[in-house]
Amino acid sequence: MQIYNTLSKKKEIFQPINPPVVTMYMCGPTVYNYFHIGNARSFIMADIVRRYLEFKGYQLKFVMNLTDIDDNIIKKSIEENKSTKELAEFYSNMFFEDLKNLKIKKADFYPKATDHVQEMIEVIKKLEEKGFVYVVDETVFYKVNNFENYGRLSGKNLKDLESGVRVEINEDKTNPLDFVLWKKAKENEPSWDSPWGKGRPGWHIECSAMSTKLLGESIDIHAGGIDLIFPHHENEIAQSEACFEKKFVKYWMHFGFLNFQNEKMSKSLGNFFTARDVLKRYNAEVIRLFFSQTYYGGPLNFSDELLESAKKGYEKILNLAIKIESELKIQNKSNVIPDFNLQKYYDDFSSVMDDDFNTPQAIAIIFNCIHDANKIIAGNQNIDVAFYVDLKKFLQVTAGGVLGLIHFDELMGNAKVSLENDLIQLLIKLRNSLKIEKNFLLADKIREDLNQLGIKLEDSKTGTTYKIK
RNA sequence: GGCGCUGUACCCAAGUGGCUUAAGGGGAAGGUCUGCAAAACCUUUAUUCGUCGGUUCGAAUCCGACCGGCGCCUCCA
Repeated sequence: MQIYNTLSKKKEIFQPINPPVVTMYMCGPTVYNYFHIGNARSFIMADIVRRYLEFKGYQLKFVMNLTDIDDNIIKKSIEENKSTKELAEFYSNMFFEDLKNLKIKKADFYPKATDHVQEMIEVIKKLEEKGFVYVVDETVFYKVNNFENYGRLSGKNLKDLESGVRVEINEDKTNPLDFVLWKKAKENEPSWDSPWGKGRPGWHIECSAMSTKLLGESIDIHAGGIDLIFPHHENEIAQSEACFEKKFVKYWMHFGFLNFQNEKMSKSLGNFFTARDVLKRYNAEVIRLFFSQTYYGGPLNFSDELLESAKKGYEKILNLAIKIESELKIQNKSNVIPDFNLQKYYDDFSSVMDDDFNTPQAIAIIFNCIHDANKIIAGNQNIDVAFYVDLKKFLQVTAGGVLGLIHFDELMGNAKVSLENDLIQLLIKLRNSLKIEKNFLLADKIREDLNQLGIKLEDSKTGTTYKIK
């Protein structure tokens, strides 16, 4: 399989360092806020990458960090009159809740920056020994000029960068591009002891320290949003490779922005919707389908119209899934076993996903399969249950397991023992008697009233099914 | 100023030299089925890929110019 590598700006054959193990690190959130739907795009696409690699048989070691100390957290903790720890814990919990609701699989580790300060200090000490740092008033800076590959990831060279006017002027820096490894504590700020005095780590150092600790000095995949390429990931490379003298990351993956009205959705612009708000209106599967219909690396616009269209697409998958479940309940045995070669869809799915996770094509293949299956269902009566068993398996593995677009175990009416289900079944029976009596007026009223409650009845030759909107 | 991305039907979007006179989803129009709906099925909806040139036997795909849109260079997924 191939992965587009930001470092080479090319698709490269994927060869993990120690197969079948694959080490993957994803830059997680700074926990001072609910994350927005644009952040969710990165988390979901990384989740799909991870799931697909597992589908391919790799043993993933997947780490996502939590930045629980930084300027934003300190600022907000003062505003809200809480400790930084309290604040970070609250938003960490919210983060996990949102991930769960987006049906994102758990990482193997979620290291927190504040639990790894000692590891970070060790890295900085090594950098100091190797002559990559200078200290000004208890603040430690990384000397960018001493790292020869600086700028390679972002395709910049030091000269171009220096001519950039927007770099913050800091009199303590010898070069404006030098960045902070260790920051001297101000009054009343949370701080840790270090060889340079009381302070706290700079932003970039945590990823270098924690990824090394949990995954080793060289890892296979490092992922994050496209805006992290510079300076964050550039600086991570500078730190790690100067410190350990090994290639830090083999494949760099970056996720494109989610735009709103053609503009990057971002916290600073304020043009964002939190993932949890969007989840109130659209379920995880719809959101995941929406994201998967576009290549992960490019931009994507966010709007209700587009989500509505994804929702319709999701319902197409859902309708077939419901049909499958109802057939599996009936367990029809017959000699009508259609000639339906699912292997072709499996092969196509793998081959497009192998090509740098081409989820839009993968989805096209799933929809082709759904269409072909529906065609067979429409054209044959009395199909043997074996057909549905195989079809379910295909959808479960591809649309479900890899893309997270359908969850059979959560389908409504799936023999769930609940009062709600029993009541709906009762109304369906009642309505069917009315239909036999040709009392369509009342039958339609039941259907319409249930529809008002968000319960949609659908009649078919094999009976009446319902789904909840 | 530097670096980079992008422009495909009514909307979203894949395809990046011949398999494509261009996937898939949504929308729209007509039809089948149905008591009626819904779902599903069938048919139709880009000889064309921002514009203009060039390379090639052959281009949406390569090259050049031009015109739009966006991003990074500052915290951000």
